Amino acid sequence: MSKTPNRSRKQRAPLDIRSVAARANVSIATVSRTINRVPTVNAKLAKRVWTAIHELGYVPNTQARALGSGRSGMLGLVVSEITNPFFPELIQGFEDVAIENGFEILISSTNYDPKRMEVCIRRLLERKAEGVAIMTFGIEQPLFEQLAERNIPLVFVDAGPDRPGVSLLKVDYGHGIRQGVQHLAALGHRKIGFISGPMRLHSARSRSAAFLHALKECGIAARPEWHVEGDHTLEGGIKAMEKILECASRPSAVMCSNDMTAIGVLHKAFRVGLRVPADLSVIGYDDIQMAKVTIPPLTSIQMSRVDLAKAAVRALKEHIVEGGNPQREYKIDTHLVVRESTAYPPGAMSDLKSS
Amino acid sequence: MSKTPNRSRKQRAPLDIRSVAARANVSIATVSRTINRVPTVNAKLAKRVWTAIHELGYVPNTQARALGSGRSGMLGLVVSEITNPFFPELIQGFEDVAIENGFEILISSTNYDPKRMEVCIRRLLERKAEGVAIMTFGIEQPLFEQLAERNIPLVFVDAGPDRPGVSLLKVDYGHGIRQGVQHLAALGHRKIGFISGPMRLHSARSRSAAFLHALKECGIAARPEWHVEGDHTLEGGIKAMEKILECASRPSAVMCSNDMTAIGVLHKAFRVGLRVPADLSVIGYDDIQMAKVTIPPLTSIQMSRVDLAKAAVRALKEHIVEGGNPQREYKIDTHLVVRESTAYPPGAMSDLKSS
DNA sequence: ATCCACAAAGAAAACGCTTTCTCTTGGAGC
DNA sequence: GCTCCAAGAGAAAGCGTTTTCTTTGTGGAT
Repeated sequence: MSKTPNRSRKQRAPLDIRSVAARANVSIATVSRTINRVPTVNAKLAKRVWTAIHELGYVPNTQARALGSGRSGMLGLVVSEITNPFFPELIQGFEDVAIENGFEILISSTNYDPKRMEVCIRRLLERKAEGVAIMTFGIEQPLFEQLAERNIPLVFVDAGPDRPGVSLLKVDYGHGIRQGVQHLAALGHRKIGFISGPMRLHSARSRSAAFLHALKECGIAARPEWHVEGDHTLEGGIKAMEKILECASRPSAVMCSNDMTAIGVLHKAFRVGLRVPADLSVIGYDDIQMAKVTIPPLTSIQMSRVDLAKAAVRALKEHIVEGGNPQREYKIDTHLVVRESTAYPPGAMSDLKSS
Repeated sequence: MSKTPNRSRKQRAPLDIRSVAARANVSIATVSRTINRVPTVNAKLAKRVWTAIHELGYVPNTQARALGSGRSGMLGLVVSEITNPFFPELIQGFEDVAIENGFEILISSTNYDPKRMEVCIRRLLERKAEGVAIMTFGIEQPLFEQLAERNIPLVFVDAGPDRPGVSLLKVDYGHGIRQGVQHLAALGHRKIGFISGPMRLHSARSRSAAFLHALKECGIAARPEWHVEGDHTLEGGIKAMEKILECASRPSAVMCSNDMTAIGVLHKAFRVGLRVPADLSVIGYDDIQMAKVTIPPLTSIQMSRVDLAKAAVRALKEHIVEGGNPQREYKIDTHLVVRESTAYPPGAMSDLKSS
């Protein structure tokens, strides 16, 4: 090992704002103002600056910009699991909306792992995110106290710490789920199972509760052995379905807390030779893209990723630019999308089935 | 609108390295050295510094760090489409490996859109990414010249500009695809269709060529009308399958350039009442998680996301830390994973089918 | 005991911008 | 023709680090 420092400053021409200034024969202040479209710069000078910028191929340094201005221009987005298709769809929407509003995004996937989550939060802090959307659907909020304490605008889904500057995206699980249960009830189902998400997730508890509530509304008795906990993954769906199949008396329909679970259920049903929807009706939740092409196409409850993304960015932006700590709530609604994984229960008037 | 500037510096205590220094009664240089684990700091002082850091809840500012050190510590990852499950899986792997190696990642999804791609590149430039992995599988390379010109270490899949500092991940499409074709041939298929990806993608062309080559090796004639171009999406798979179904004579097996396409094919087959694998065998490519649970589970050619991610980060890191411009190549291999979407062609010895 | 080399800590100079402050101009008003 | 003011451009002071350069102190060799 030589003593040479392994870092070589100025490996090439500096290509900074100074070189642009020199070439355009103006001060660096003018270059900065031009780039930031400050209206007071003379049009002629501005043109000269832009020319210089293009000729030199100059690109401003974001880090320096952030440092100088005190604004990072970044919004954090924390999701639970990037490999669950729901989230990439959400990320895409969030990114689009964020960019429209002049922000860039910083994605963090927690994988339901508290350790990873800590790393994520640290990263958001270190990078000075101006606002953070926590779309993990209810994972341990206390971890996010650090962000709240530092007065970073936050948006949670469903529930979050009750603090100024923390807004909420209230998802109306009730509506979609009621529609789902009513749909099943209308078809004649009285034996309806439910596979929840991990019960430590707020959203999973909400969905579960909404299901029970809807069941009662329809005058259908809940059967605890048909109400099993999943984990929002394919494998979780399969395992949960196995549990349900072990019951002496089986439900004629199963509602799932998300589509991945439902796809697992579809798979397990296929494995044991149960035909969907003839022998078993299945309803998913989220309405991911894949739901359109499962076999059979999945009846699912849609929660719009775009709405979620729009509301989140909007909430954050309001906090950031308007200042103040609104602590608002935004409603996100959900509704049933009927496809082909639901039908009359076995035996009941199956000959009436049309189309 | 008041004349008050909408930016308020120092809204709280500064909580910078200076306050830590003051509290620990050392200079800021010592704090910096402590944080960066420079071995020359006295253990006693270091402890004092750490205490101060924790008591204050100090978090260093990444932007300032990057500016001061000239190292951003960020690796760019450009993917084509975040909503295609292959990519989130890849991202996850890449992130894990990158973090292990002390880097953070900056994700950009291009959506096959040149305009977006330009934005992505600009962002990477502005944020001073120290290296970029371009995992778009062959989209227009010229766009990345900007990065290459600035001497940023680059990794491409399959093919990239022939320049110092640009490494390649050579995927051995041939092997997996040959296995796939041989598998079909062994089952007795002689009529094999192929749905490619968008032909402007290098990887799509390679897979297509590899398929044709393997066909020839097996002494099977290629039928142009069974060789149709898809776009690596679900809908693309459905449409491509429709085209194939229009053919007067239909293939008994279809190989797809990726799993999403294959899932589309499965769906279309279901729609028209073709049973897979009894009436039609289907092979996918990528072996995404979902392949395990399609109905039937999809025989697919696996290309390891983890291998890809590891090789990419390794290549980048070698460029960055070792300096020099290696221009290396890394082999990524692929192999067939047999599941249940492939079987004897219809009519041929179907009674021999075991298990 | 004196000097020197060396280790460890502090002072200060970057890093590449933004933004405040200051200065120069040119024109309106008298 | 002179003053005053506003507009536009430049100078310079940060922003929060890292890293070089200095300084200070310590132990060993002479």
